[in-house]
Amino acid sequence: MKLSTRGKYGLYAMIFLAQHDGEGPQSLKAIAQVGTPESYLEQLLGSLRRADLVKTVRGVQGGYQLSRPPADITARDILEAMEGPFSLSDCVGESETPCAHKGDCPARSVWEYLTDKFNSLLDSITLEDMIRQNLNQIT
Amino acid sequence: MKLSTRGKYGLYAMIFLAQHDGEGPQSLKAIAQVGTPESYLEQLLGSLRRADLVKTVRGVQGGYQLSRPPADITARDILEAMEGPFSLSDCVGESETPCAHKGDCPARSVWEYLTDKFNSLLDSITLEDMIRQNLNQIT
DNA sequence: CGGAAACCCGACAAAAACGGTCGGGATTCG
DNA sequence: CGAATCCCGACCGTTTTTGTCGGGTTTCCG
Repeated sequence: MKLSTRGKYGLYAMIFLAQHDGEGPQSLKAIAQVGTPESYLEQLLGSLRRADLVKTVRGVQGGYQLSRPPADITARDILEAMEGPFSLSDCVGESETPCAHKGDCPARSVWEYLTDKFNSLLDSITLEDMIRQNLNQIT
Repeated sequence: MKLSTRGKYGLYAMIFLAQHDGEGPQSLKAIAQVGTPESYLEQLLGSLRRADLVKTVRGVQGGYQLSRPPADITARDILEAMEGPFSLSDCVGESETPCAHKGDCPARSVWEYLTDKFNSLLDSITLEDMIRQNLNQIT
């Protein structure tokens, strides 16, 4: 029960961009220094762009940069962009395909409860928190 | 970002067993009524048994039952038994295979923080809570 | 203008994980 | 003994993951 490398690499990339926020566009090559296959990373940055988390400058001296301040980007923004919406069971959330048991499904409320709590948790962490390393201060 | 059917089916099965706790062993066939392929469920119950969450009685009239009271079994017990330990990145937890960046990895503390919080969340829900449907009361 | 530095995009592919099925074995009860 | 039941490992098709690759587009700069 873990997330895929997409989430991991995506977060690395975003942290890198946050650390270099305001320094102009960062090239794919530069971002890949944090240890991601370059041609794979390119795809992932595409997802981040489509999720409107980064914007790009094409051409020479081009690259990627955050589309908003780090304080306005949450862990959930990033992870959902990379891995799709977080929901524990297909019984619940987006494309809700309910199970055999109808209303009387005790598991359902468990999924709802957990999904909800976990999303709040992810919402409560911003990119700025991450680069400031002050996660402990969050309650 | 969701868990697999193992987690889902496993939870169904455990809830079923909790609902019939004290009524003697429940056969595979009975448990499968909640909508799980029987031969698949058999495997899953094997995992639950090895995690010491259920015990079995073999032979005629045999079946599965909880090995402890529902109040002593948490969502984490069940989900970890079914899906392995929850950890967001392989940088962190059990078989820690650290990434390229050494100590200076800002992502690392994010994984640690999230993993920790989520585990606590899972720990806070017991099987008894689930069948009593009183998740809302948990704070 | 021409070329180099970049991003963009879709096709492809190997490998792993998922979701099951199956067959045969072991146990226990009556 | 034989039927009900759990136990276990092998197998297998599909989907997802994790990339790679080739070619296209945009932009800067001399």
